[in-house]
Amino acid sequence: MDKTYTPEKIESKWYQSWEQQGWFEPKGKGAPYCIMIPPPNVTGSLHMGHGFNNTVMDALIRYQRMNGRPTLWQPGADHAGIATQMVVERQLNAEGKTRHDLGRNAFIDRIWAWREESGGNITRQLRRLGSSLDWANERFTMDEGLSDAVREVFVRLYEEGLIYRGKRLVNWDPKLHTAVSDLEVISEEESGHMWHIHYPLSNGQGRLTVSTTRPETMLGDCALAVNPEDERYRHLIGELVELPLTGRLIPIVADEHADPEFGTGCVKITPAHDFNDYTVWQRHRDETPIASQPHGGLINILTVDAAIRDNETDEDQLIPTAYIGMERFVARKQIVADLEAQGLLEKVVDHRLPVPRGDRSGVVIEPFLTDQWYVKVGPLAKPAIKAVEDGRIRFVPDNWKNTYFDWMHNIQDWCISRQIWWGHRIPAWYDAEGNIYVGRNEQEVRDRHELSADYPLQQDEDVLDTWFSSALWPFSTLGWPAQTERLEQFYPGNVLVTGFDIIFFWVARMIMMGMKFMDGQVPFHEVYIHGLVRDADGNKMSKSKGNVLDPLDLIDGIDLESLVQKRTTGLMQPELAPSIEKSTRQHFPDGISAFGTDALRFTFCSLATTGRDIRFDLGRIEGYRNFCNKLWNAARFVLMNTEGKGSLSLEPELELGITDRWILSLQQCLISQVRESINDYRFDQAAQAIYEFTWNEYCDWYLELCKPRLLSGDEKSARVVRHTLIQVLESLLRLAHPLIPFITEEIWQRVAPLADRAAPTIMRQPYPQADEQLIDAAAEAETEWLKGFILGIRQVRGEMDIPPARRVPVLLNQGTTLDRERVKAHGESLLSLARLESITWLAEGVEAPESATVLLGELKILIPLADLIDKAAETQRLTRDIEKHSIELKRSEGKLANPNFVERAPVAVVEQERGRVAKLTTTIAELQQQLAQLARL
RNA sequence: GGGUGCUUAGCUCAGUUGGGAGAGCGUCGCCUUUACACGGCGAAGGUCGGGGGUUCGAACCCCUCAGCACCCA
Repeated sequence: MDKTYTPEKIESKWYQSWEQQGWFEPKGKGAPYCIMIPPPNVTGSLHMGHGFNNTVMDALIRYQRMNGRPTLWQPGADHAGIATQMVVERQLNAEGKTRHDLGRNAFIDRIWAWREESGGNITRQLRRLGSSLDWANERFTMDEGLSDAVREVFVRLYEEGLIYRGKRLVNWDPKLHTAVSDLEVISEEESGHMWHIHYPLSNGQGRLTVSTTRPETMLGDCALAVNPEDERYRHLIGELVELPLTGRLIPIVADEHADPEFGTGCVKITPAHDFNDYTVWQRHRDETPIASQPHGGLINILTVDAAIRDNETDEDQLIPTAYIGMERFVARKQIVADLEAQGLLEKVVDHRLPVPRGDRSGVVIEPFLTDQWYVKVGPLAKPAIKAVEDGRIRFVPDNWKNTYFDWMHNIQDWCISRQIWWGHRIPAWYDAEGNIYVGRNEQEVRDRHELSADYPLQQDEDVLDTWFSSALWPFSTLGWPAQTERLEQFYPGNVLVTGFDIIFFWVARMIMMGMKFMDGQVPFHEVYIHGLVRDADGNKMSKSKGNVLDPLDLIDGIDLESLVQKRTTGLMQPELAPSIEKSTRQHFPDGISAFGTDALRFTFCSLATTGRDIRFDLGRIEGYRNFCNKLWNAARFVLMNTEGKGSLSLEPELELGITDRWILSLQQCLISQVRESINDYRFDQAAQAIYEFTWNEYCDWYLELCKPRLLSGDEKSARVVRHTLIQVLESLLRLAHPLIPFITEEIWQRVAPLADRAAPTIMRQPYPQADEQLIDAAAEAETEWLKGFILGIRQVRGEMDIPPARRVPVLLNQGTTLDRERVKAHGESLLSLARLESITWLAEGVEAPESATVLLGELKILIPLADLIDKAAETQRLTRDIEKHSIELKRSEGKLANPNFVERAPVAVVEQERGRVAKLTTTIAELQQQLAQLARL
C-alpha cells in the first residue's frame, strides 16, 4: 500500500467494477427495501444539496443491502419543462434564432438532442459520488412509459371531474409566456413606491384619493373600494367617480378588503390584474354599476408581454390610445407623469412591498386572465392528510408534519398547464365548436365520441407542469399503469429522502397521487427531511450569488482560476461577475484541493444533524480526508504485521489478552450504536462513532498497545494480536462501508482474505452485528486503568515539556494488590506507551525522592525530578490541581449539606455525590502531602 | 399579521428520560517515537442569548424579552 491515501487511484476503478458486476441490482429474498431518487433536472448538474441527499440515500441503501434485503434505489431524471426549454432557447438566441423559427417539432427534437448531451452529466456525477443506483432501470419523465402514466392519470382525473379547464387569474410570466403555479413564484420585499392619486367625484363635489403601488393598472379599474366601517368615506358609497385618463365612470363600493389603516384607506379595484381585487370583484360583480362596466368590470389591459394592449373592434376607446403598446413599467412612468400634469397626483411615498418574481425567469409575475387546466386538489388532499395523521406516513423529524398539514389544509387548486413546448402535451382535443375531448390519444377520442376520421380536431397546445409527472414518480417508474412485478415488489417505497423545500412541490403531491392511483396505498412510509446545504457564511447556494460548489470539485479539486471561470460564466446577470470573482478569490485563495469522494461523503454524513441549515466549510472536509488517511495508514500497519505471518485464526492454544478483549468489547458497542444511528437517520452520530472508535481507540490505543507485543518475541501473544488486529479492522471496514464505500472496498480486498472472508466485494457482505458474548466489562475496566496510568505520566511529561526521546524512570508507592498485578501484567505496555525507562516499587520505609506525582486511585506514581523536572513548575502544577479539586469538593459538600437534596434526590444520585466527596477528599490530601514534601526538600 | 426553528468554546456544531457540558477545526507548548506531519503527546478556552419561574437540582421543562433565519398570508 502507498504511504499516503490517494482517493483518485481507487475510486473510479471500484465504481466501474461494482456496476459491471451488477451489484447495484435488487437481489435476494426477504423484505424489499426501496428508495426513489428525487429526480434531478435532466439538463442541470448536481449541486451540494444533491450530493448530500444522495450520500444519505446511498448510505441507507448500502446498509440495507448489506443487511441482505432485496434493495432498489430507483434512478432517473425529470424533464424540467421550463428550465430546460430556457436553456435551449438561450442556445438558439445565441445563434440569432427563436424557437418559433424552428417550429414546435424541430424545437423539441433539439431539446432531445440537448438532453442526450447533458443528461450524462448528472449520471456521471452520481456515479462519482458512489451512488449504488439500479442503472439498468433508469427512468426519465418524458420516456414513453412515464408519458403513458401521465396521460392515464390525466384522463382518469378528468373523467372523475378532478381536472377541469377554466378562465382564471394565473401567475403569468411575461418573459416565458406561460402560467406558473403559486409555488413557482417567489415573493420578496423590494423597494417601491406608493402613489396617491385623486379620482374626481362625478358630481363635481370633490374627489377621492386612492393609494396604489401599481398606478399603470388603473386603466383596468372597475371600482373604488372603501371599508364599510370607515366613517370618512361611508357617505360616498354608491357614488361614481371619474377614472382619470379615461373618463370612464366607476362606482365606489363598500368592501372589507379596503384597510382603513393602509394608505388613504381607499383602494382601486382592478380585478383582471390583482388577485385580491379579483375576489372583491367576485363579491360585487352582480351589482349593476359594476356589471354594466365593459366586460362586466373584468377588464384586461395587458398583452402576454405585459404591455398595454390595443382595443378590440367592439371596445371603442376602452384603452386610451396614448398608452397602447407601452411596456408595463414604461406605461407606469407615463401614466404617473400624465396624472401629475393634470394635478391628480397628490404625492409619491417610498414603500417596501412584496414583489412576485418567477423563480426561473426572475421577472415580475403578472396576474393575468387566461384559460388554464387545473387539478381540483381538495378531494385528493383528504386521504393524504389522513395518511400522515394516522401514522401510515411518518415525517422524520416529526415536526415537519405540521408544515405539511398547514399547506394541505389550505391547499389551492393546482394550475397544471404551461404555455411551453417541452413537456407532456395535454391530452385534450378541441373542435371548431369549442367542444373539449379528453382521451389517451386522438384515436381513442374519435372512437369514444364517434367522430369520423376527417372531423377536424386540434390538440391543446399546452403541456403539463413538470411536477405533474414527478408526482407519479413512485409508481410510474415501476411500470404503472401496467401491473408489473417490480411494482408489486417495490411499491410502497420505504423512505423518501429530501430537503424541506420541496415538501409542497413534490412530497405532498406524490402522496396524493400515490394514494389515488395505488388503491389508497401510500407511496412511502417515512419521509426523512434533511437540511439544506449552505455556504460557509450560511447563505443559500445559488448560481447568481456565485457561491455554488460542484461536489466534483471537492472530490477532484480545482484551481482558483478554473473555479472563478466556472462561477462567472453563463450567468443570468453577467454584471454580477466581478463581485462573484472577488468573493471567490477571497474564500478560496488556493482553489480547492482534492479530497476524494469518501471524505466528501463522510463530511455530508457528519453534517446530517436534525438542523435545517447545513453550513459547509472546507475545514470539515479536510478533517475527514485526514480521517481517511488515518484509516488507510492503520490498515497499512495491520497489513505490514499480518501479511505473510502465517495463520491468523484464533487457535485453541491461544487466548485473548485483556486489551484484545477490550477493543473487541468496544467494537460491539460501536456496532450497536452505528446500527441504531442509521435506523434513526442520525448519520452524524454514526459517523462520529466510527471516527471516534477508529481514531481514538483503535489507532491511538490498540495499535500502540500492539507494538510492544509484536516485538516482544512472545509468539503466542503476537499471534493473538495479529488475529485481533485483522478481525477488528475487517469488521470496522464493513461497518463503515455505507458511508465511505471506496476506501473500505479497497482495503477490505486486502484484509478480507486474512480474515478468511475473501469475496468479490464488500458491498454484499453482511453488515456487522454486535456479539453480546464479546462485551467484557472487566477488560474495559482494566484497560481504563492502563490508560489512566499512561495518561497521568503523559500529562506530567507534557506539562514539563519532556521530549518523547527522553525516557523517564518511575517509582510506585502504595497501591493495592490489584495495582501490583496490573503493573506486572502490563509492564511492557507502560514502558512503551508512557516512554518509561523503568518501573520500580518503592521499598517499605524508604523515603521517596523529590518527584512529580500522579494519583491513580490508591496508587501513587512518582516521577523523580532529577534533572527532568523544574521544582517550581511541579509546585505550580500541584497547586493548580488542588485548587481545581477543591472547587469541586466545595460544590459537592454544599449539595450534601442541603437536607432537601439528601431527602428528595434519588438514592443513587446522593450516593454518587458522597462517593465524589470521599474521593476528592483523599485526592486533595494526597496532593497536599505531596506539595508539602516538595516544599520541605 | 400567522407559523416554525435557532442562539452552547475563537469558528462550525453535538448534547438521550432534568443528576458535574463534549467533538471537529483553529490556538498554544513539546516532538521527524519505524502505520500515518493528511501525524504523535500535552494544554488553554464556556455566566449554555438576557430575565423570571417550576424543582433538592435546569443547557434541557414553563413564562417573558431580545436577536437571527425560514415558511405562509
